[in-house]
Amino acid sequence: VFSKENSQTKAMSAPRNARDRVRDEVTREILEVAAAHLAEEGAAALSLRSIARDLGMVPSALYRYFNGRDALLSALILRAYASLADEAEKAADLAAGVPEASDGDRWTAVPSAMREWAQARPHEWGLIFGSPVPGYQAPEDTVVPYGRIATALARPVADALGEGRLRPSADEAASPEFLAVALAPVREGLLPNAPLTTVERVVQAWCTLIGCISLELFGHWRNTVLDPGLFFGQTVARLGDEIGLHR
Amino acid sequence: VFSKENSQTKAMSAPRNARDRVRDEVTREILEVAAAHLAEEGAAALSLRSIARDLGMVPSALYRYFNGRDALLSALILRAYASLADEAEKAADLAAGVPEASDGDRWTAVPSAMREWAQARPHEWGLIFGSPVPGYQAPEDTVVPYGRIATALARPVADALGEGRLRPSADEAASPEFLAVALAPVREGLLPNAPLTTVERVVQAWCTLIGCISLELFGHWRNTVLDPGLFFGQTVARLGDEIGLHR
DNA sequence: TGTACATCAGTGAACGCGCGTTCACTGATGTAC
DNA sequence: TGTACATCAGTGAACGCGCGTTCACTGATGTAC
Repeated sequence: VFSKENSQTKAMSAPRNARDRVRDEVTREILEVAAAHLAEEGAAALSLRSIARDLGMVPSALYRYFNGRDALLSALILRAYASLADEAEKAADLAAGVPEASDGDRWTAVPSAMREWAQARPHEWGLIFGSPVPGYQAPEDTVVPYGRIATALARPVADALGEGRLRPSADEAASPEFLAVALAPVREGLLPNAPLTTVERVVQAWCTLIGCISLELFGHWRNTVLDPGLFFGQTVARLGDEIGLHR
Repeated sequence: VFSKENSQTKAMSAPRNARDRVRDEVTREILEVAAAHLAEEGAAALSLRSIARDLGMVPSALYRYFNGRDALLSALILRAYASLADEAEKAADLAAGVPEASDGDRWTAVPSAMREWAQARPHEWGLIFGSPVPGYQAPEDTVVPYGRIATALARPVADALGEGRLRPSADEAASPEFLAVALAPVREGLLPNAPLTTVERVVQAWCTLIGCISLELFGHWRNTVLDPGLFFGQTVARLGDEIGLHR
């Protein structure tokens, strides 16, 4: 089960000879075609045969690259995570590099990037945040890219906090003690030394973001929110306010 | 395409003779078995043949009741909507009937009911709020139950507002004018005469709720939020605060 | 109340489909000496 | 540099599978007179 994946990752990391180089290229082509199918038909309709057809290969040839459909789908999930994480980090970096931007402006960057990414690839968003495809629950490897996204989002908050620019919240004591335990991983991983209410609000902002993007993407704004982009912007701005970032 | 569904709804509404009564019963049985399969295997794995097998019928017999797989799945989606809406309304009614409850307490009722409903039937939650099953986008009929859920959620807010108990928010002017247009349907439908910030906050609360429940349900709290129930409660309470409900 | 006909639930066989996966194979590319 | 062998990508045929859907049918239930 794992031998192919091992050789695959090995080949991916250090292509030495022509054979290995061509293998990487074909692997990439397969993933690209698969992603295209995913984008058009969704995960359920993904089939090895149709991918092989599009590549001008015979179905069984794909088994040189992936141990069957499950492995391919897992690779696609990982690819989606990595792509979103890249986009989030890029946006965070870019925002951090603008000296005249306020903390509030910087806060906006990652959510907007996430929304745009999602709109460009709704099915990949669904792969990450939609109902899990039965049998293909997220592999352990998604922990790292998931953390990258969260880190990128929290970065403006962490920076503002570290540099003493975070507006103290009025209700420091509003979070019960035991919440600290429940949110310890986030505090330690993303916002060291932050007040508990800040941690809490950031995680809540995460919920709001994911909910907002998903609701829009999955068609729930019909007859409800007439201008999704406007509403999203307003929501993100307010979240930044509530966290205590200066406009 | 629609003849069967017509006869179905007709029979459902007014069963006259024994034949019609038995038809309703079988229809219900089919839906129940289908829902059970859905709960165990997910929407993708739903098959007419396996449902028929469980019912001791021959696959083609199902066509007396539903025009094929698509129609069955649509019925299941509607059923899920209706069930969630029922639950939400029940919770709202119950909360409204407790005289000593605060507005904040009442506000908590529907979100908690939704979360419990979702946890009992993750796949049905996914049918409503997860990635749309390709080809089975929500029928027009989902508008009504969707509205019922929203109404139930907003009810404590509308009541508090109507009875002058809503704490006025500090930032009345924080919402731009054009947001009023984008949120007009909600304001008119759920919160007539409410300040725009209230409408805005309620819709945001909706995002947060859906996001929070989905993230928990779809397995994204691993290594992040160690006590999902606690966090959910805290989040809902804070949302009520921010809307301006008294504890 | 009894008969003649219409309606309709459910049967059983059959259709064609696309799927994932296996296997022995061919021929090209790489490696060791 | 040249030969002998190992590695590996891709072929082509075949497997068995469960699926949705159709169709002509049987027999029971309901309806009209």
